[in-house]
Amino acid sequence: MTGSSPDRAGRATRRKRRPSGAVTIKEIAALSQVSSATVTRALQGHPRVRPETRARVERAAEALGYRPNHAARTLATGASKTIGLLLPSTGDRYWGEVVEGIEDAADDAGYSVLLATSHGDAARSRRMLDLLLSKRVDGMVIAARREVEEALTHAELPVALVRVGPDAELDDGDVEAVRTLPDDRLAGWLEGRRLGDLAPGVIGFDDVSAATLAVEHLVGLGHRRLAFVGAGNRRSAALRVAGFRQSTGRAGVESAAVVASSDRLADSHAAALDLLGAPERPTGIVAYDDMVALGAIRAARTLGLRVPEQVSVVGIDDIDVAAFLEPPLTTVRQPKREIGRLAAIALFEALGSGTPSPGRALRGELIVRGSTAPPPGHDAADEAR
Amino acid sequence: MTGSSPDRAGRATRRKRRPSGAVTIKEIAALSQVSSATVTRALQGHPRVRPETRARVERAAEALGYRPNHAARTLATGASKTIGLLLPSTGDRYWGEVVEGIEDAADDAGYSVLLATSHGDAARSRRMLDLLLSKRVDGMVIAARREVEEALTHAELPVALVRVGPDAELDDGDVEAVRTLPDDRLAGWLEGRRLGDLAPGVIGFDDVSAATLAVEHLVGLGHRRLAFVGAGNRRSAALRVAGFRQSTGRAGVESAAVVASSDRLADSHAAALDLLGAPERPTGIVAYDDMVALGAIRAARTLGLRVPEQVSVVGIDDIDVAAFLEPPLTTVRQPKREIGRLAAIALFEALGSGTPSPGRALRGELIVRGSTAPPPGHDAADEAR
DNA sequence: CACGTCGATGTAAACGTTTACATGGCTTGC
DNA sequence: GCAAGCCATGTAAACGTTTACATCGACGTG
Repeated sequence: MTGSSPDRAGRATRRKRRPSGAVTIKEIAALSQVSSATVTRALQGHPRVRPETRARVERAAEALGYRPNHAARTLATGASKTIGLLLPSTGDRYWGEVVEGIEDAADDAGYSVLLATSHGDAARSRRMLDLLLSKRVDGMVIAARREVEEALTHAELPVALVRVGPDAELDDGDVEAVRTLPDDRLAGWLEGRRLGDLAPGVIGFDDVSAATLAVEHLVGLGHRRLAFVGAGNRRSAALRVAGFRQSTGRAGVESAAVVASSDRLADSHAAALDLLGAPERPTGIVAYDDMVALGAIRAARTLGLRVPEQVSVVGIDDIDVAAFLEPPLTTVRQPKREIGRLAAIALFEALGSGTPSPGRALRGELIVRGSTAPPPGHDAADEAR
Repeated sequence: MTGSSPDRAGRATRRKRRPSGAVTIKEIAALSQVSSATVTRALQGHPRVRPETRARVERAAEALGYRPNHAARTLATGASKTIGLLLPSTGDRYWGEVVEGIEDAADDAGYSVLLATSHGDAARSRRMLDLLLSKRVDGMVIAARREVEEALTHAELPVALVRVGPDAELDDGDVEAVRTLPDDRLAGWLEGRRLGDLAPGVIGFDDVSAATLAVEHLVGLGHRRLAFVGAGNRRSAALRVAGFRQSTGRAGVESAAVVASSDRLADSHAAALDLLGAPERPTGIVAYDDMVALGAIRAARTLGLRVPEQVSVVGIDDIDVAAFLEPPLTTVRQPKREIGRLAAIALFEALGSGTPSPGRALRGELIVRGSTAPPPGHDAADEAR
């Protein structure tokens, strides 16, 4: 205040632009007596910078508390180091873990994750896609065929497709067709499906082998009459039914009923009631997933049948409480976190090389707990031969 | 090729910069015969643009498939329209739903969500914080005291703090202290804690009233001997214990045992075994959360006690399978999605007004299912008086 | 010793927006 | 009929980086 002329003061307030307040490379440049270009080079680890200069710049950056402005960098380089995630939801037990896997892999690769959920709504899904593209994500991991195709055609953006659990696809399943397909055409149908699942950039769960694992476990215990209780008309359901039919056929199991139901517990409960109330009831049930398995167990109880002594039940998924249920649930674990990781890794490979990496269907792992046992009247010695 | 001179060809290839390939406002400007400034104004809905001009611009933008470059906008305006989310994890059943609530609210407000998980690791947490700041998020929703304080002191950034379930705070609980606190000092302790929970920008679950709801439900059914089975030395556990003690005291319930345990199922199972094996066993148990409740139910079964006929159990949380357990679990629901929504809304209010909005502790909702009933030998008529 | 080379650094343009200020043309009030 | 003012639009700077190209000195070679 003391000696400043009115003119000076007037000019000083005539700031052109709102200042962001953050430290920029110019300030580092000034403090360390180099140009801003050298600051960039020093901080980026460019080889042709004198070690002594680099040290000086780094010290200045540290002292000023410099934090690079990522928006500016994105603008200059064209790469945002951010990937988009477009999923039906993030809150349920399926996607949450997948998200974690993706986020982990992204972090390892130096990328951030921008989140968007579609809630299964096509319009919202398109809006979110636009938003992510607008934010200039370098690539995307998404989870629904429609959206993929749009992303791939409208934008030239690397994409990985992740396919897990019941939400993966809402309506392109074909459960009824698979249920009634003649045995001799089953293998062909499966072959065609598998190829689709292994398209480049598609990482998913191997639904077919999951059902197979469940069947083989029950057959190994001595069961000879099995049934599958399904849920919804989803692609994953169709594949599990196909796996069930194929493996029961291979094992020569007497009769293999397949009961479709919606994914509501009440519905699967009712379906299982029908199934278990029949005179020639199955001794083993493969459920579409753990929730359906819960419905089946409850149905058995309703009918006064004990699990696993009279009826064995295998789920698919391994939800977090599976081990704590009564009885603890035997199930085929979906490696959700791993699927997320691999999807992200596939994306980063595509980002690096420009060509999408091959798809993979990850096999589940059978986890034997307390809901399965040899069928009633089965002598363990029979099994040994 | 036909008529171009070598010079021309040479010059043509001398592109200065990698082209991003995307449509920019300049191209729209050219097509619609206006300047780029007018394009911006037209697209932003600026009032002083002739409707006819606006229409022309919009048509051009549409025709070219324009998608604004968000990085450039962020650089120019200083606002990224993105918020950061820093949570311990996103995959478990607690945080997943909270994330959904946050994402919903963010979408409504026109913001995107950048995801980061700390896995409870302080170093990673700091790194993620730096990353989010570097990406110039406009604000953050975070979930752990340490990180908040850092964010608030180092950066001048609006922050909302969300506090839910067991992961909210790892180690600043004080269960043992609350367990042994003299009755007359309980109210004072609670008062102090509550104030902290209601600090500006803090949205959380009302642990105290959740325990109270559970106790009142059991007392209402006629129970006179209650116990609390806790898990871990967490802040939330301490608060629930305090709520339990306060409400049992108020109801004049005979003896109110409090058993602490870790959060592992085996541990809570063991603790409940001790409790229920004693001669003067409680007839009603309030569990720290639904998983602990599961452990308690299993313990009762182990001892040959039937739930709810001989022992009632109330959980807290309402996990997704709670309704499908055997018996269906009576519990106090945590409004996780709502907590997420409100946290995000609090953040946006702070972003708008500059002052953080007041904190809130959301009350849970008692959901009565099958794991609670009047105590053995209790006549329903007794209750009526 | 002159010349080409290479290594370290500086200069300035470019990325795609937004926005303060400038500039005309048209209305309006006298 | 003319000045004042407003309205629609244009001009150009600014946001904070990166990077192609220029520069400048030191060094080795013939």
